Amino acid sequence: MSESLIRLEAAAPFDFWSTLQAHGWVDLLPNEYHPESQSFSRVQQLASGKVVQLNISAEQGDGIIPLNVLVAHEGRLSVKDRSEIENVVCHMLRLDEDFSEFYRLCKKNGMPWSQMKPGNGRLLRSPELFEDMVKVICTTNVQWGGTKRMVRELVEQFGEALPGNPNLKAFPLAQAIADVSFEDFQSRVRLGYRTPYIYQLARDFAQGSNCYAKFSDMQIPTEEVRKELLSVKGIGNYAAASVLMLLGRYDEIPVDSVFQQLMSKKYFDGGNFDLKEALAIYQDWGKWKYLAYWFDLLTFHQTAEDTSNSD
DNA sequence: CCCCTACGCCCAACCAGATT
DNA sequence: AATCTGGTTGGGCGTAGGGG
Repeated sequence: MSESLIRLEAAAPFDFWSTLQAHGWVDLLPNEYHPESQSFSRVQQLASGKVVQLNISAEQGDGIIPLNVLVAHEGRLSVKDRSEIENVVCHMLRLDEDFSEFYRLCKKNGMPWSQMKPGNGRLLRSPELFEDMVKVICTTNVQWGGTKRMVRELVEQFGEALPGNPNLKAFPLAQAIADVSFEDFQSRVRLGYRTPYIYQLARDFAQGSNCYAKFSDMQIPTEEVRKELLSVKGIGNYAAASVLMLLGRYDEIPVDSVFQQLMSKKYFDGGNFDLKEALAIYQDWGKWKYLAYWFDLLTFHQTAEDTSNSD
């Protein structure tokens, strides 16, 4: 194994650490979270088939924030490999996304959003839509521990291993799942009722029918993408909103148990509430509803922690 | 179109009985 | 009495699909 360093730059405002911590994705394999070194790593299978390990960290900076991507690999990295890795990191960390309009709204809307640090707002995502869709389906009808287990089993069973380290694997290619029979897939990964959904999704992606490729085209209206997502078995309102967020479309709020709890505790005095009333709270945020809700949630938990610590 | 309910799955908690 | 094993129950969770 040899190591290569790839340097990238993130334009301010950018906050590496908050991008990783803002939601649970960093805890799902093949992502690995290293709080002690303020970095995260990930085994990644490149288009060439080569499996590498990326170790990503950020330096301090006022304007441009330098990012270091330490790549562990076999043989040599081609120019193509290097540029693919740059794209992967750029996509995961959303380096190309522009949040300035969201920041302006935050300043205007008072607490708690006005206290948001510059660079907040990015939520880690996967290099490929397939991985994000599978992971979102694995968050439905289950608690977080179950999600982690299902993703771990998928990676262990169908991911390509890093050369010389059979324990470190990449996220499965859709093709790797589509290559086995349904019965085989079902027996190797315990996904419950999700088994046929994820199997079908893998086959669709493997076929490259490209009905999903257009989702990243921001010219296409979000509502259209949403309808397409809802037609996928296993994806309902909550999952569609989550996938849309991962696609960089923040129009929809994922109504799940986390949302219900926040609404009840923060806005409805701990009691029951009407869903429409709750959603109306974020109505003014337009295409930034998801982020407005999400940072409402994060700051609510933070202040709850602070008050319990000071007791 | 929206609302409602049943569903399917896993896991934690609980319990009974058996074994040290 | 303490620990282990196997079995059962209840809670948690969005989705699918049917009905209004």
